[in-house]
Amino acid sequence: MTDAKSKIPVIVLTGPTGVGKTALSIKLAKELDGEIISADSVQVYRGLDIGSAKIKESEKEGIPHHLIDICDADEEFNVFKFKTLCDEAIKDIYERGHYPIICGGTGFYIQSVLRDVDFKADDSAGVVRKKYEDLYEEKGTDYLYDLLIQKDPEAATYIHKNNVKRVIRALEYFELNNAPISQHNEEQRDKENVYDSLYFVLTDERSTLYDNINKRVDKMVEEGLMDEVKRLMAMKVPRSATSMQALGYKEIYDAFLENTDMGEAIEKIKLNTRHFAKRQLTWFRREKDVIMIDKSEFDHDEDKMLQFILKYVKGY
RNA sequence: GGAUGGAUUCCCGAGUGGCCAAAGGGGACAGACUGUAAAUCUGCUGCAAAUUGCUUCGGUGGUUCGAAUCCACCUCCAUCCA
Repeated sequence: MTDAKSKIPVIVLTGPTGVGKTALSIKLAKELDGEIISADSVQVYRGLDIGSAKIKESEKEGIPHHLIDICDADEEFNVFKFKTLCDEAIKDIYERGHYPIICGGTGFYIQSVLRDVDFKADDSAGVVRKKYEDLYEEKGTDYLYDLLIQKDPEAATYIHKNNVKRVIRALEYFELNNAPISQHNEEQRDKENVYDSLYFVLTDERSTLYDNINKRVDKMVEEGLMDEVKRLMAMKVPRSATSMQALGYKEIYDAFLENTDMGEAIEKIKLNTRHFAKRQLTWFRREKDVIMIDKSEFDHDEDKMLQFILKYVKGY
């Protein structure tokens, strides 16, 4: 048992898209003299503002925000980069005497920090991955999966053969590190939390959540989502860029590209976003030691939720 | 008023006498996830129980050993003619 006092305290405030994490995070930061680190895989990109529901300068109310607008739309960002930058940010905030608050909906990113996942060798050039991607194009699913069975049979038992991206990653890992990813994952799994963290998940009734999502998408359209995508396209951000896989962007991008009905594209954004929220919920339900905050049980009163959170924080 | 086409499980949509609780898709729901994660992938979807039983394909009534599939009438919808 490690002494909790020796670890840096961190608060995580997350939940599915559109629950209202941002508003609550500001209140919390004010209360604790904290600073916010965004754990959002899309808000890291400059120029993706409306579609990512990025917090506006006026909404920050003076609270410093980190890891927002840190790369260009045609750059690649990933967990490994996030984990590195987030650790730095936490340390920096803490040393300056403030409370680090991680707020955002990318569960995978949060996990990488809390469990201190070691992502091993760097492959910035991406040549190995490219090689397997080409191989997939050429030979197909079965061929790639057979390759995995040969190199890392253990991984093949839990990676579905249709999940090409994960099959490729496992193959890539094997080639880069000369060891099976299954073994690496096992080693990482039970690592101890390096931070003294409190993990809060904001939720609401499913129907309310879905309702909010639909409304929010309509609002994004009103605020100029189409123009934002047009601007990105004019800047020659390729459709294949990681940033363009984001909800709201890919659908509009395609509609422009293929000249299809914009109304349909908007409906598709709503649907895909609802699906996404559902997946987030699945993820958070599975995470260990999370404290659920169901808004419907707090009369949707933010101050009540804030008090609830502060009760846990007092222990420090 | 007449002619024709149609009505299928939450939705769309196949099925034209037994192999049909009924293809396929969508949605809903559930799940996986350790360098693309707002990504990628999987499962499940009439009801109840041990390989079984029960209720279902607009309604009613028939034909048949047996019907979502055939016949009659009825209701509603679509298109066309008046």
